[in-house]
Parts: sequence; structure tokens; C-alpha cells
Amino acid sequence: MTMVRKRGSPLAEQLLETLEDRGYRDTLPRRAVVQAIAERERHFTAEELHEQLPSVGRATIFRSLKLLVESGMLCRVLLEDGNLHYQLSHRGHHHHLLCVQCGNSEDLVGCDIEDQLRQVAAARRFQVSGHWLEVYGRCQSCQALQQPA
Amino acid sequence: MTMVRKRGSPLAEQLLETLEDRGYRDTLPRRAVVQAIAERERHFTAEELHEQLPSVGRATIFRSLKLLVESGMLCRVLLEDGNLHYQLSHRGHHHHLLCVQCGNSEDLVGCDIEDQLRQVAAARRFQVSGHWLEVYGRCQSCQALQQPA
DNA sequence: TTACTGATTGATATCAGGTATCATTGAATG
DNA sequence: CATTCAATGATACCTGATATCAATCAGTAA
Ligand SMILES: [Mn+2]
Ligand SMILES: [Mn+2]
Ligand SMILES: [Zn+2]
Ligand SMILES: [Zn+2]
Repeated sequence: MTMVRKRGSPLAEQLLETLEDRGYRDTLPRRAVVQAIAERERHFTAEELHEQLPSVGRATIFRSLKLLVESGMLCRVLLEDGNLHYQLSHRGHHHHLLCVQCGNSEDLVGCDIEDQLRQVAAARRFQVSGHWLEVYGRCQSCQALQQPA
Repeated sequence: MTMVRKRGSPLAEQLLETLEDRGYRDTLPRRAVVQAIAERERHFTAEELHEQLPSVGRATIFRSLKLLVESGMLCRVLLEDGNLHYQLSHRGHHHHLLCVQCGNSEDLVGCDIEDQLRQVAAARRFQVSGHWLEVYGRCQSCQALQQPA
């Protein structure tokens, strides 16, 4: 009945290493969660993850998500309907172009929204320390699918 | 035991009129909710409102909030801690400068973030239809209060 | 290898914010 | 007034998440 610690995908291993570097232990439930996340290509909810991993306690699912978000490996995505999803984060700070039709999200990096914000806020003596931005619309493929009139 | 329909503040009356123009009835619970909101200067939660108006059913509180948001008279404010608050909205689309220290929020109107977004997204063939933006930082008075070194 | 110890886990309870149901009430209209 | 359907509120329920806490296990030291 001894569970074997199997090697996960390279991405999963990398995520686990980062957690270890931060002082968190390499546990079986954690491995399962991280591996499942590493395999996902789209944003997901905590519940979806839990359905996929019924052997992992719900609390542990949420604890792992929080850990990964705090460590910058996971980002939270606010859908237009107000639901909060999670998604692997490969880069630093960025935003999302969320397609309201197919649900896909593209990362929006290197835009100068930050500088813009800082400027416009500075004019009002407001010291910007952070922000939250989600962009909703239709992705290229969804446009192509229905535009051809 | 017949409740009297009292006249509310000018702002409350104006909000109610807008609701009536949209086909919603002028009811006693609605008046109470709208009046309470009109008196608030800061963002608040549904629960806070319910505590203030225990005679109004919880469901009605939420229904009224949704109505006012849909009608553009109330805006939802996403705090940095993830909590959702509500706040009177006097103008059209705008954003908030949220002070993480005192909790106040200033409206950010007339910034060109929208155009920026549309441009940067268009370059990626993404058709922007909406967005959500909250800006966090410190307001002028909170800076003044603690900066004097 | 084994012993130790605190981090981690999962069952459970609890919470916050919000929606669905539905019998009852009451605002608007004529 | 009488009618009628929008609105209400009690209740149950739901999603997403956290608090508790005894049991377990990963990492380290012996
Ligand atoms: Mn992201
Ligand atoms: Mn606002
Ligand atoms: Zn799409
Ligand atoms: Zn402030």
C-alpha cells in the first residue's frame, strides 16, 4: 500500500523545485496537484481540479493554489461573469485577453499600461502600487469563425 | 401598521426615478435600500447594507444591488484583497484609484486606457469589447500623513 | 537506519457572498 | 375599487474558500 513517488513532467518538476526553494515540502498530494495543473492548457477552477483529483482533500487543493499564486507560478483570472479561475503563469506581471466566446485567454505582456497608469495617477498625487486588469473581447479565431458574411 | 412612504433625499429620489423609467416599481424596501446607498460616501458590502436595513430581506438587498449595477447607478469595486464592494456611480464608465491604506476610492475618468487597450489588442487581432481595471496605491492624504520624515 | 519533529494533510465544520423557489403581498393601471 | 403581475422575504441551497484539529509524513539529525 506504499504509494510510489513518481517523476512528473519537466514543467511539474520545475514548479515543485520552486516550491522547495521556498521551503515547502515535496509531498504526494502536492505533486498530484502540481502535475494536474502543469497538464492544463486553459484556465480552470479549484472545483475542476478537485474533481480531477478526488483523492486529494479539498482544503489541500485550495492550499496548493494559494501557494502557487503567492509564488507567482499561478495567476488568477477574473472572468467577465465574475468567476475566478486559475491559470499557469509563465512570466512575471502580465494581463489577459479573455475571449468571451471560446473562453481562451492570451497573455498580454510588455504593454505600457503600467506607465500610463502611473502617469495619470501621479497627476492626481496618487501613488500607484499595483493594479488589476482583465481585457474581454473576441479572439482572432472566433472572429474568423463568424465574420465571413 | 401601514408604513408611510416618506420622501427621500434628492439623490435617492433621482435614483428611484431612473429605476421607474426603466419600468421598475417604487416599493418600500427599494426606497429603503436606495436611500441607504445614497447616504453612503464610501464603498460598502451587501452585508453592511443588510445590517443597516434588517427589515429588508437579504434577497431583496442583492436584487436591488444587481438592479442598480445593471442600470449603471452603482459600480462594483474589486478590493486588493479580493473582496467585492459596491459604490455609487455618478458618471459613465470609469475606474478607481483605491487607497490600500485608508480604503478610500477616487474615480478615474477620462483616461485613455481604453484606446491604449484597443490599440495593443488590435495588433494581436483581438477585438476588445470590455475590460475591468482597478488601481491600487496610496492617496494624497495618506502619503502626507506618513511621508514627513 | 532509525528517531524525531514540525509541516502537511484531510475530515469536518463553518463562513461569505449570492441565487433558486415559491407562497404572499402590494404597486400600478384602468 | 378590482385586477394583475412585479416584487418581496423566508427558506433552502450553492460556490468558493477558510478554521480546526487529530493523524500522518517529509526532511533532518543521530
Ligand atoms: Mn496570466
Ligand atoms: Mn466607480
Ligand atoms: Zn475565442
Ligand atoms: Zn488613503
